[in-house]
Amino acid sequence: MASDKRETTRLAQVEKVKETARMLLARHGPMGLSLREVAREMCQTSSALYRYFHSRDELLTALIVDAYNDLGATTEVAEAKVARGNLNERWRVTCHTVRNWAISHPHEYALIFGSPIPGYEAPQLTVAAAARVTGVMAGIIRDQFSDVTQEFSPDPRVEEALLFDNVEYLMPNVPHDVAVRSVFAWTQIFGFISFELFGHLLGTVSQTDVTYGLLIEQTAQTVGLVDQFNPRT
Amino acid sequence: MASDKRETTRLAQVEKVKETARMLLARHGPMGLSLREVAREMCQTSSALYRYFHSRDELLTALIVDAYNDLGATTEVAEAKVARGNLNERWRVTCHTVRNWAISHPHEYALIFGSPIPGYEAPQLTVAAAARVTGVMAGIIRDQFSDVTQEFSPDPRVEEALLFDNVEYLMPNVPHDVAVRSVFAWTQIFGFISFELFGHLLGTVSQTDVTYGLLIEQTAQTVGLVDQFNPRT
DNA sequence: TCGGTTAAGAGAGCACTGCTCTCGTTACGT
DNA sequence: ACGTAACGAGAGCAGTGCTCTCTTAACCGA
Repeated sequence: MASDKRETTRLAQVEKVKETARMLLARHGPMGLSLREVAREMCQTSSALYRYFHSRDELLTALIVDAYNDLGATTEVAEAKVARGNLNERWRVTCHTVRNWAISHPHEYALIFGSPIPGYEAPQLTVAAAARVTGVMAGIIRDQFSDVTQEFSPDPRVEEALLFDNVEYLMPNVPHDVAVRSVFAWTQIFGFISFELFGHLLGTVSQTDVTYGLLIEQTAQTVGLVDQFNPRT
Repeated sequence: MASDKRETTRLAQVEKVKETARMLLARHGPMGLSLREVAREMCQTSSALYRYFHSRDELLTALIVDAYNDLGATTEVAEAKVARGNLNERWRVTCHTVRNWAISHPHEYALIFGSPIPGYEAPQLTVAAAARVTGVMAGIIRDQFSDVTQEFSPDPRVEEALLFDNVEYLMPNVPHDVAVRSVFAWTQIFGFISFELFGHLLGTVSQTDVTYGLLIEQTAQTVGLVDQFNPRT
């Protein structure tokens, strides 16, 4: 069962479809992505593509998952190159990698972090892929508090704000107020990148590179990474 | 020239088209907005609509401008009701109004702050309308420093980050580091709202109301509004 | 090596879209 | 009261997503 050769050629074809789709995505944007044009580009009939994707939305969803994974993998390898102890540099590299990826893949970024385009479904599939970037960021913050076994005095409003299960899994030992501020830093970084890519910064910030550098510093403080080299070890 | 009756009936018709389009926008999203369906809903032919909008994108652009203005006007009136001296409350009300508008107009919010959907043009038309919310926020920060005539010692990187002309116009007397941090707060607020509306917060933050309240407090600090009542007056 | 199964692709076709064009008709302004 | 000009209908073109049928080719087990 699960014959070998047929499966591999099929996967290759699926990949080929996605690749041409990605190319046309960069050319016309998510709105203009046409299954017929993809087929035309591959010198095939549109109906042939339906052997691999049940609908246009399913193809788009696949592209979304791929984009999440690409961003996640890129960030993971970039962050892994930094010495574990240098938390500040790990944070800096992570944030810069995310933005650089966004700038070099604007349409795929828009596909992920823009308005949810298909009928607002398929969250389950994308969740695992989407969690990878978040995981890298959370890892840095987690390491900052790995050796701390303090019990922090809880602020009731902070406790109310979080979904506990996930926080305990993603950020054990991290004080909950830091965890909440991490969410803030998270939305801040992607908010800035989105504003930049979507043109909302146009009349306001010109040197976005410099500004983003300052933003990273602030988020590092927000998140608890105070000094250049981890002062807690 | 510019005959009266014809102009008014025309404007009324334009408004009617936009209204039905807004209705269908809420039903099917920006992607699914069909000119023919709008016409069908109005018991007219699709070709008739081309008397009022040269293309589907032009209709979408009009909806974008309207959305900007609606959000701007809503925020303006809400903020205007707060006593001028209570800067913290003005900030709080403004931020809450923006989020409430976003939640009650999700599709229009996505139209504005999601990925730029039409061929990524028409920025000029939308700029004025888009500046209204920004203006309210900037006004609060401006008032915080209105009576201060200090000259602040400039950080060279901060100076490099800003587009000076606009800052001097939007935030005179405001220290430039505060201005930069205001941009951060700005992107943070809309980043959070976007993440919430677009579903990126789903596995992480459950009580978004509470979390957003904490976020507002932090942005107020970020922006220089330290105490409950303006301590500088 | 051969036959059977099954996946791949072509092609026609349906309902829909944005948009253009032509052609009556109506209603407004002079 | 009349001529002009805006309006709307209808047909039509090229394109879309998607379904269906039918043919071809390739693989797999014997």
